[in-house]
Amino acid sequence: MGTEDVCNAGLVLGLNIDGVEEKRLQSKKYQQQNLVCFEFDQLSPMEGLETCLTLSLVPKKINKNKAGDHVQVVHQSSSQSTVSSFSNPNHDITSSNRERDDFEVERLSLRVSDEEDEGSAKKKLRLTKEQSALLEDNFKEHTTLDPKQKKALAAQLNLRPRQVEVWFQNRRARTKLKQTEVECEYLKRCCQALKEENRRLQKEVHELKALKLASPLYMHVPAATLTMCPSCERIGSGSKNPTNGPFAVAPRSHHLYNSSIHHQSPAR
DNA sequence: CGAGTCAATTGGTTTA
DNA sequence: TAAACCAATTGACTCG
Repeated sequence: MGTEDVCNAGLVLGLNIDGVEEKRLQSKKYQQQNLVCFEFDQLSPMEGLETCLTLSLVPKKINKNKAGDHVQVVHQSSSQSTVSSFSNPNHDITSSNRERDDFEVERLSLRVSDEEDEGSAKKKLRLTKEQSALLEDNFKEHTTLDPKQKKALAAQLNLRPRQVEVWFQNRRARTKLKQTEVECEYLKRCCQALKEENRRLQKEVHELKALKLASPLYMHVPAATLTMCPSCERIGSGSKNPTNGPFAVAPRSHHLYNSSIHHQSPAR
């Protein structure tokens, strides 16, 4: 992949961010996503470009939820309270199959009084610090769980296997979201650097055209004898300089000159 | 009270 | 084909 390819890819992706994706990024959800701090140094430019090319921000679908089709039961234990919820088995066959074990267990201890039934708003479970910590520890070891691990962890946490499964799903989603934010931020920076580079090159082209018009002698000088001003190292040694990546910021002012006609002592 | 967080739900897709 | 997964979303809850 040459520098030009790199730049083209970066520019196209940059335009996507500025254009089509802009609307999505403006939505509430994506605005909040963009607040996450980005550690730029974690990615090398080339790694960043790899991610540039594989990053997808396009939503796959839009669906709607049906509301009010679940039952909530609050269990009080000695040290903590947990909220269990399950779908109406008549509502979603697939879901009920998935949760049948949970439901069977739940059903045995389910006692919903009339007051609870009609008056209870949906209570939200908050995992305790200990539960969260243990889940995090397990997540660090493996981001997915096999059924045995899930059951064991659920028993250890005094949660239902489904709750552990949901926690891992949400945790994976958060991880992915954060990764996307990082990549998005990196793309923005790439885009910014490319714009800057583009501006600089345009300016350089402008200067060269002006020089060509102003000095007819320029036309008779072999190209090979044209070189950079000694203070401007970029063109002369840019490709050899390992620090000059595709997004390196070039020296602010430099110009082409012919040593035979430039930098002559005013005394002569 | 609005914004953010997160457990939970839903429905579609993938996989064994 | 069931189970696991994922994306999108909901809604309870918290916080400034």
